[in-house]
Amino acid sequence: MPPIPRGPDRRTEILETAARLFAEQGFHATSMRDLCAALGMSPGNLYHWFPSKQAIIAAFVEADRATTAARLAALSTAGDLASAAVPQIIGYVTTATDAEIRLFLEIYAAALRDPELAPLVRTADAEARAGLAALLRGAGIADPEATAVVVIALVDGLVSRRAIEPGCDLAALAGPVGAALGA
Amino acid sequence: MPPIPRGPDRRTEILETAARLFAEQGFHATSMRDLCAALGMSPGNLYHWFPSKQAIIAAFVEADRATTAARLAALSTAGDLASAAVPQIIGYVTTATDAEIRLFLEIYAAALRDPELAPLVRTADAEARAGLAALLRGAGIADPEATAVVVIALVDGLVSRRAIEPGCDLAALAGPVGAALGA
DNA sequence: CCCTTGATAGATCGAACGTTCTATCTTATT
DNA sequence: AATAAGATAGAACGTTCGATCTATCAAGGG
Repeated sequence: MPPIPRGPDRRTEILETAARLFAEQGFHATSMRDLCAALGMSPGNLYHWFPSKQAIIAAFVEADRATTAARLAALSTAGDLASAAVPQIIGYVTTATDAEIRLFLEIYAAALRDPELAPLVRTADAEARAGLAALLRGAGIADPEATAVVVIALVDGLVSRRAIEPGCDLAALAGPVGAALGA
Repeated sequence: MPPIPRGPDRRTEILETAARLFAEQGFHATSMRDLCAALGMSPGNLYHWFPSKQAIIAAFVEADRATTAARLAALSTAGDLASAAVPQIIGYVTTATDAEIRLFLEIYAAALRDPELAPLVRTADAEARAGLAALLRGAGIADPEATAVVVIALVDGLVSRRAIEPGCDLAALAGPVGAALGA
């Protein structure tokens, strides 16, 4: 019988190191050799755990999908949606590290170009949009689908803002963001 | 004496072809050889006109800066800012072709990674933000700087939306976008 | 005590990359 | 016609990439 897989899964370890390197240097600028070096691992071994570089990104997209679903779930248990949403949004775009922000952009730029990855991203996005729209409909907001798109656009735009201007103070935006969300 | 440069500048021709290829296939996926082939030009000649691939992107960033400045100028001559801004924004993100949208994202993702290009992008962004904030202040809007950031974030987010969901109908968002902008 | 099987190593592959080099061609001026 | 200089060509360079291949190592089960 095969040996029981050890504690901290090797795949998880690879994913975490890859996330760090991709965020620091960018996806294209990080070679599989760089990743091997950072892991103290041979290329043969790395390819034993992930069949391709693409597969590593796919794992990230899936992880992000799960995170977004959790965030929406947290929002759905909140009492007043509009007042809960603004801190949630600001909190999200503020708490994430610069490296995470860059990783997010890197991944989506790379994934949208890739014919195999793009469907994953689009599915995750459609899921998030539908989830948010359901929430908005429950809160009695008119045209929940369109509003969901605008809210998501605003969040994506704020993430881009962090990328363009890493030091910016997004907490100061709570006022206008709240106004934009009709809170 | 050097020969007079011919009609449609060779640099412009290169830039236009590069824009098309970068938008279609992505910046990283478009090699200088691809660009040469599309232009019917040798590598030696291409490098005669642009010293590097990076220099081609720099030219795009500069062009985008000029376009944004023109857009802001158009907005400043409009009567009521809030009512003029929504069609302008929707018009922008709707009129641009999918290829242009992708090119926009490609360029900024690539430029923000590049230590020589990033300052160009940040300067262009700061200029746009300042210009918009001045407009908003003139319109008597409270906290014009923060509002400018939110508006720009919304525009960037809508552009991202087009990239994620190419067929989406952004015109249908005029309502929520107007609401977000307090119009 | 082999024997199977997963984990690991490291050399290596072929392709593609951005760029450079040298040579030739074209054209305007003299 | 001679010249000078920009425009163009095309081969070649050195590097790096993602991926593969073969071989060895470690550990349980029989």
